[in-house]
Amino acid sequence: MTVPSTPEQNDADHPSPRSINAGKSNPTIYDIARAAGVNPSTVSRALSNPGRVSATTRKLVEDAANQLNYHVNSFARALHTGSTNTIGLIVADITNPTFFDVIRGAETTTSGRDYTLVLADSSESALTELTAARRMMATVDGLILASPRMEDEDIRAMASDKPVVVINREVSGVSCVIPDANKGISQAVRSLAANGHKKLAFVAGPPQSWMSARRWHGVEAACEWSRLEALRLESAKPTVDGGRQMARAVLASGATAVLTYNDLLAIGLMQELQAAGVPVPDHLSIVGFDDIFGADFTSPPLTTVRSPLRECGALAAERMLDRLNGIPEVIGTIHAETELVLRGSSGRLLTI
Amino acid sequence: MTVPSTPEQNDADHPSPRSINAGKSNPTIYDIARAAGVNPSTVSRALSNPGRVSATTRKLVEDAANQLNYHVNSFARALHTGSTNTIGLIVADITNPTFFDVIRGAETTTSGRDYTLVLADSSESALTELTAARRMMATVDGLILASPRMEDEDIRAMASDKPVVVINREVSGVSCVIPDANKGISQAVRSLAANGHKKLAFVAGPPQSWMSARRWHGVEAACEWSRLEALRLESAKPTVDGGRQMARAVLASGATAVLTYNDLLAIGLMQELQAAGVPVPDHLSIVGFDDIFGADFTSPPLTTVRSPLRECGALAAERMLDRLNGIPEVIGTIHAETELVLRGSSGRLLTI
DNA sequence: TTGTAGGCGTTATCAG
DNA sequence: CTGATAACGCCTACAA
Repeated sequence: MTVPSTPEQNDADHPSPRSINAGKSNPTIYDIARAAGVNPSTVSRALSNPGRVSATTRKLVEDAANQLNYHVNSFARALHTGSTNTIGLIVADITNPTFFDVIRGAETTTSGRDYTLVLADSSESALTELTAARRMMATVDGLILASPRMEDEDIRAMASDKPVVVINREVSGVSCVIPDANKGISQAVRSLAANGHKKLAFVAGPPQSWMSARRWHGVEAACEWSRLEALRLESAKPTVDGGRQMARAVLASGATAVLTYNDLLAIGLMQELQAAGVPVPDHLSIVGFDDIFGADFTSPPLTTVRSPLRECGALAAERMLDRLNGIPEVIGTIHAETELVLRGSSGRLLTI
Repeated sequence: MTVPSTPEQNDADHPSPRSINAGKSNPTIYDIARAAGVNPSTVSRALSNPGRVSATTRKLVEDAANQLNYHVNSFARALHTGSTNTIGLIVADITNPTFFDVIRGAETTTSGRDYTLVLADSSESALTELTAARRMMATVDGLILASPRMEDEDIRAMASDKPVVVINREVSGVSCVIPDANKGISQAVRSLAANGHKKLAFVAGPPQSWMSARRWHGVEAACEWSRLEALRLESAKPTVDGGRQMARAVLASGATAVLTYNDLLAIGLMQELQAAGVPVPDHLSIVGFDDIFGADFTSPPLTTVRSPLRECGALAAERMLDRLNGIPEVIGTIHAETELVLRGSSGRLLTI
């Protein structure tokens, strides 16, 4: 009862009137002030603004703080300063492996700079997204939107309130980070052309997808350049299952090479084709997009255009943090480069 | 300089004195009070405690709030109430696909109950984890630890402060949610025995892993029951690469069936074996563990013991939220069942 | 049912 | 360099 042996013990010694900090509540700067024999405001300064206080009293305060196991109450701080060292990340679909890497990238750089990451998922719904975004805006210093589904207007509205960075979509007037599909697509198409292919099918993603449209344009351009015939096939869903369902259409199209909107489609397509006895890549070359986790688990492993998702997450977070730390905002789009990852699912066409 | 054309411009127009809410700061209950012609405290009640206020004034207040686009300042609220509607999730390695599902599960149930999820990663380091945990404890209502690396003591210490739920590990005195390997393992071993296998190799995970030890015990027990010989092989790393490196040892062991600590090992092992010309499952059956994303991308698709990671995340979050909402804590372990997912990588042994 | 007043823990301003 | 003191926005006895 007398000698405190562990720091966990509450030092309910002198049951002085008023703010008996004995309870379970955390120590405050007042407690430290009393312990160190200085004024609370001095404690605040010593702790958050060292340099504006004498070395001796600072030491005094710091010791007292450690001894009492003090931690700032960030709410109280936030109440006054308005900033929380927290940034929000909303992804369109937490179920989609594409976003895992984005999350990783963002988490790594935020935590590396001592910020906290708050995560939410919009389930591909503009409304859910808007709700989540609004809720977050209240508690967060800035917001990163990965493949947002809401209107440009809404995004700009949020951006006028707090820093916003958008990944995977271009919204004018807002900082954006997007993978630039062109380089990777050119490489893919050139590789295919070099292997004797003449006709390429692009399996598109969701009609509303900004990215899908963009990738198709890239394919068209690259094919024209390489003198390949390009045709576009519409998929029902950008999933493995959706890919399976495309097998017939792909076969019917007469194309000898396929580039898909994403890896999931490519994997499903390959599975179905192989089940039907079509050798890959001997009779049909398949190239995916993104290089998601598991893209190399297939046999043959999937050739794909790597989208630097992780880097995008990291870049977005960096832009965000830079801006929060006073570096003036750079409005506009950063392009992260894509590149072809040549694996086994594409190659020379064998004459049948 | 005169006409703002983009929303990014700061509207520092009339530097009017005092709380003219025209600035950029958010409306407060005072603003609403003024607009509705009532007292701020009434606004507070109307908004957070409807029922203790007349229906008419409540309507009045709500309308004013909507019109001003009011949102509570959760810091101010937290400062007073101590709770933030936020829960923290720390995963051992955000790079490991195993945790994706945990994150999903947790995110889904938290956001479904209007809580916010804060995410951090410990990079498999006890120290990093402790730091992250401490930082979070300050701002969060409760903490979920997925495969924590810190000492039991530390975990219990945090648990004595705020609600803590642990996933994938058992810590006495703390709520835990872990997949119960036994059922799935029994199913796997029985299936293997039924297919004529006599000798099973278990490829273990990291030596310190609580889970790896547990799984090995399950394997031993099940093999004894099914009269299979069980032997244990140590892997260097629980990754695809680590799996590749195990191919020789597996072959040398004389086992005809392999159960691995996780899917990554199984996939690597299978790749290497196939590259060496060993037919799977005809000469060797391979069974993984977890059923991570991509486990069915391989050919043959991987037979595996499914670990309900997503469910674990969800369960942990539910326990957490229940407890935060007054339902008394249930200390102890919840076991989520595992089950065998029979796919193509295991089967009858073909006589050579 | 509604208004008044004080406090939650920090930071920031202003004197000393 | 340090001490008082007023916000920050909300909640909650207590009083009307």
